Amino acid sequence: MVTLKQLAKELNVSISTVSKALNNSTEIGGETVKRVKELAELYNYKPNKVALSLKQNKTKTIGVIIPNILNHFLAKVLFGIEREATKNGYNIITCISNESLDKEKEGLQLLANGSVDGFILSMAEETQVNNEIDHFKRTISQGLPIVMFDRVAHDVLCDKVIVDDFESTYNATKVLLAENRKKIAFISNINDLSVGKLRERGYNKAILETGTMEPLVLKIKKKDDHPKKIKSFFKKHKDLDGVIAADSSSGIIGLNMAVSFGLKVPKDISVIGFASKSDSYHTVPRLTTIRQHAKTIGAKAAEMLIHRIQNGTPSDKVVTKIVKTTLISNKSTL
Amino acid sequence: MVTLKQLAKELNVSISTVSKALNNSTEIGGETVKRVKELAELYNYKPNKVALSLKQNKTKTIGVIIPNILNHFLAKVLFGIEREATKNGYNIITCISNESLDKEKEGLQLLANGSVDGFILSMAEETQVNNEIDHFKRTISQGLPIVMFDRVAHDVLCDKVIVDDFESTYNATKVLLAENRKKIAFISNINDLSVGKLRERGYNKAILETGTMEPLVLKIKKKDDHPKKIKSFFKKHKDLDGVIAADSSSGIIGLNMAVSFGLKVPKDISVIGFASKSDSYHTVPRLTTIRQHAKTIGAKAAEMLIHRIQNGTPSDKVVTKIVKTTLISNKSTL
DNA sequence: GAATATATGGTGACACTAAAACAATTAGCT
DNA sequence: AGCTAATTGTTTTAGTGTCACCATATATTC
Repeated sequence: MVTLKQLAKELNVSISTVSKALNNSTEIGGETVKRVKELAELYNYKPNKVALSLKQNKTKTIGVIIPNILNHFLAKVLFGIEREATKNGYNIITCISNESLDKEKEGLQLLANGSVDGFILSMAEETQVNNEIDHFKRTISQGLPIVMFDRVAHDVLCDKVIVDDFESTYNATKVLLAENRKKIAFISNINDLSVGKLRERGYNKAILETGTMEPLVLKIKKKDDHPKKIKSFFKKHKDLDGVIAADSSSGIIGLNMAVSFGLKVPKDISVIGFASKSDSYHTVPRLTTIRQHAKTIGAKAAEMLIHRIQNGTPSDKVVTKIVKTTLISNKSTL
Repeated sequence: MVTLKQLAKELNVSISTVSKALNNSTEIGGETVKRVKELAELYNYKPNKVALSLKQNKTKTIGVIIPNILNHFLAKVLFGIEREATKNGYNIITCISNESLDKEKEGLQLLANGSVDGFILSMAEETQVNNEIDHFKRTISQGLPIVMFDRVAHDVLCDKVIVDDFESTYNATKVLLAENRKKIAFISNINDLSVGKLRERGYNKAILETGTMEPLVLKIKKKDDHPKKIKSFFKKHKDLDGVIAADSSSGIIGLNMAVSFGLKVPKDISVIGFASKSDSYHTVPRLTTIRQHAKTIGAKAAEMLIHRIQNGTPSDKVVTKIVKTTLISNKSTL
């Protein structure tokens, strides 16, 4: 790692001459610029990022706090964030809260010391359950902007990117009703999350609007044996002819379980689930899915944060962007 | 963000007094220490990370370059890296190469300017296909250590963490042979990768050792319609009674496809695939899997890198750690 | 009164750049 | 020609936040 100082010494000029020459300042003579650039090239000089950050008081780095990177949706959002960030010359530092409030706080604390220019995050489950939001407010009041996505706290004044959770399940349920399905269940593995609750409500509304049907909901807890729960649910409700799944695993397992029970999909039963394209390949026939456009969400969040960082938008002027889901009809619905 | 200077001004003492007081130096009087600490607490003072990095010439940050974050295995390794890094007070900056050589180079370049103390990476597919390794060598010679995992370049002198790819498929194939399977296929979606080739060789060896059987390999390309390819493969080989899958998607799709063809698993056909626990839930019956212990791989890689950073191990003294796979027998084998 | 604690302050260095200062050359004008 | 004014090329200075190192000042002890 060569520094300006070393170059300057070797060239017998001052440090700032080297600096200016490399920054194409017109103040420096053509001959000198050439000499400097040649030597810099030779030594593969790169301005030290840390020194620049210190001087300019910005790091060109975004802190991302994600509850769980093994969740395909969240990973995809991260992908979107990374891409947009890179496009704008930003790096991302990732903390994984692992759904824990303490780890989330810790990550926030640890990076709010000059390491990053702002945060993009989705709340940990524990944070949502306890409805703890002080640490977010504190960070914002320290001057570090936050953009929340998907699992957001409405009481925190910051930019947000969310999904039309309520409408998406409402509409999906309507689709199954239009297929003349008579017993439609809602299966969820994410009922402690804000988004999970919204999705359930969308389903409920559509069901109750029929005036004749009753909601039928299976809530699966994290520690449950997922396939086992779904299996016994199917056994209990043999006349099930429709499933709305709030998460990709419930959708995939649900569909595969139906097939293994000898049901014909979509003749005997239709299944719709939140899932990505690659997830939809994991069932035969392919799962009809509600796509959340995770990459778009990530890109949008990054875009909003970077915009705020660079424009110094006042912290009380916040925006909430809704990225609409799309229903992709595959082979698990009529 | 309060600085030492601001605290010093408010307390009417010098900057170094504040610094020392906060660092519990014995040189400073008890009363002063108390006053300083109280004010620091009040303002939630945190030493500026950037300034510290500059001074100490180390960032306590690891650069991670990952080909694809949507790959469950790679995401899990990242999880392991993050956890181990955090445990040791390191942050991680993530770059996603998206299997592209150029992006990999770019990420390496972009962070090799003082942003990180070292790298953990898995090679992009394009990098492996073109066998380009100069950029790694250059980074190492710049004094930044690299630890490679999974997809490694044996010609680069650096620490490595790999899996016993060859043995794992060899052994898995042996398991199916022991079940007296007569027509065992190998399905792979990763044949351009070093690990994919090793896995195929392990299978080949076991098959050829029978003296009677011939290898039967289905190679799927990235752009192919994955389920379609597998479907026509099954149609062509109706007498298939065993499958070894080199990647999780091939395993899951393969098993589900067999079920949809009316085959009884594992009575008529056995399937073994590289997959994680959560992946194995995506089939009915549950997929017998080769587990790669991704988190362990990540943790080990981080541990090795941090050790090297902190101990300044000479760059020609490198270690390769093999994390052995485990065969988890579920319901898709006898 | 000298030696020794005890407490605090000042300086420099990390790598970098913006701004100001300073030479040295050139141009313009009487 | 001889002066100032402008231009050009370069260096100096300052400042980003932090801490190790060395210096200084005061109080205490014998």
